[in-house]
Amino acid sequence: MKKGQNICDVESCFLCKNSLEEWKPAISAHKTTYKVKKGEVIFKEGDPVTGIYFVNSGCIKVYKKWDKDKELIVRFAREGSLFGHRGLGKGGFYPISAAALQPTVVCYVDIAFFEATLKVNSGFTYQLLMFLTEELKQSERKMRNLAHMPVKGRVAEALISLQNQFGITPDGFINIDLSRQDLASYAGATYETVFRMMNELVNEKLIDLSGKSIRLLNRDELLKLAQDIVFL
Amino acid sequence: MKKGQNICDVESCFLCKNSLEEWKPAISAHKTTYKVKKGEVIFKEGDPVTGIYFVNSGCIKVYKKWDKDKELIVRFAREGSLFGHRGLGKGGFYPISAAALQPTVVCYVDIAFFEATLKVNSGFTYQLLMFLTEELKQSERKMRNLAHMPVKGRVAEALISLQNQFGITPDGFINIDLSRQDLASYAGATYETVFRMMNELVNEKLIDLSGKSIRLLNRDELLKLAQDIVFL
DNA sequence: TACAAATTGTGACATTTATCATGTTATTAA
DNA sequence: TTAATAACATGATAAATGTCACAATTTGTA
Repeated sequence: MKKGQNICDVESCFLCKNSLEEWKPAISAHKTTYKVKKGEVIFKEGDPVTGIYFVNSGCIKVYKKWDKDKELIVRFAREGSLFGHRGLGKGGFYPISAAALQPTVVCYVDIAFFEATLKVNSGFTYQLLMFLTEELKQSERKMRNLAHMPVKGRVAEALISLQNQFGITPDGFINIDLSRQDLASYAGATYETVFRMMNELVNEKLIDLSGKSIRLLNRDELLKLAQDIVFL
Repeated sequence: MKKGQNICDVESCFLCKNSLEEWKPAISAHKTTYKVKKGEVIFKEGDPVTGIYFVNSGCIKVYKKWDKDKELIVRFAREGSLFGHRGLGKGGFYPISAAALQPTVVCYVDIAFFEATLKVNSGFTYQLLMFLTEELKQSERKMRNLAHMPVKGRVAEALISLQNQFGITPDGFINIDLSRQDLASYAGATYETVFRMMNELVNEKLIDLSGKSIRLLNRDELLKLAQDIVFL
């Protein structure tokens, strides 16, 4: 989607910039880069933690399962994003699953080396700390929304959040190819309910659909639905 | 409730042990200790971040508001726990509120000093990172539960979680004095619904009530309701 | 290409959960 | 102590959301 060059690798990842300069050679020696197909699961909840991943190109979803055919998408990781870091700390098992939404190239650093890096490179640790703080804020915001905000508002927020994360194509559609089921899992509701809410949003001229592509027509009204002005 | 002595202060806080030894004098010079009354709000969502807090004695709830008379309790902080650290990072505003559930003594370290400490003391930063990772895991677990688990299961899980956090009195009741409204806010449902679920649990002999005290009679069955064996 | 499988669209219906109303019982403050 | 206020209890009802069933369409693949 971008200009065909790797704008992100572990070494150039936004998180690591400035912090891993002197670490580059060591990282390169410890990383493994490989491709995953669309739909392929990289690791599952309960799998023993083996390493931390970076998205080189493509996109993956981080999710938690419920009941075999229900899930909640916790976040997406795009080019330049870290994932699998929830495997840090106690337990030794990933608490979430990760699967590719597109053909994706990931790069992998084994956990022992990653933790060793953290212990030594305090600038990096500090940046990771800030990153986790932001994730925690997002997560708790979403928690409250799941508890109290109606599905329509959650769909509105999910759409805005997707646009913020993935941007838009030249003709104004959100620049990600997501199944309706995944959209529902991201909003934390069933496919059918989300489908109805999308219809309502279309009737209210807040969004516009073309195939599975979605275009936001009235961001302000959508934000009002999400009842929160200060956000992302 | 404990034996009348301060078993935790910033200097002896579980988080800081081993990491802040050499930092003690500086911390002492920068901390302020004060009392808050039951029900008193320490800071609110949207307040500018001024510092990080530790619970010296007592208990506080960390929550997010919705709609003036609804809220979701995100976590509790007891003796020895840190709170207000969601104020770290971008924004400069607390994303959550904190209020005392009991007469509580908190101790406060201003944010600039705290951040300076983080930048210098990498052992402490590392431990805080691990702490945040655990919080994130908890948070995402709860997120999924709010999205998919029925209220009854959430109540069951909330009760088990409370018992794990606060322990039991000699006669077996969960050692915290929480209003039913707060319990509902913790489970992420309305007072009335939680009330009904509690009645069901009583009828099923899974719990036992005495005033506002709650005793778990069948932890295993409650865990089954929460449909997750691997947990806290 | 052609078939199977997955995804999407849509209505009818069931269930869960929230809302409202109202009475009762504690707690707090004067 | 008493009045006032907040917390608790509980049923009736409404609204939101999920479940089920099934057709249409798209996608992946043999």
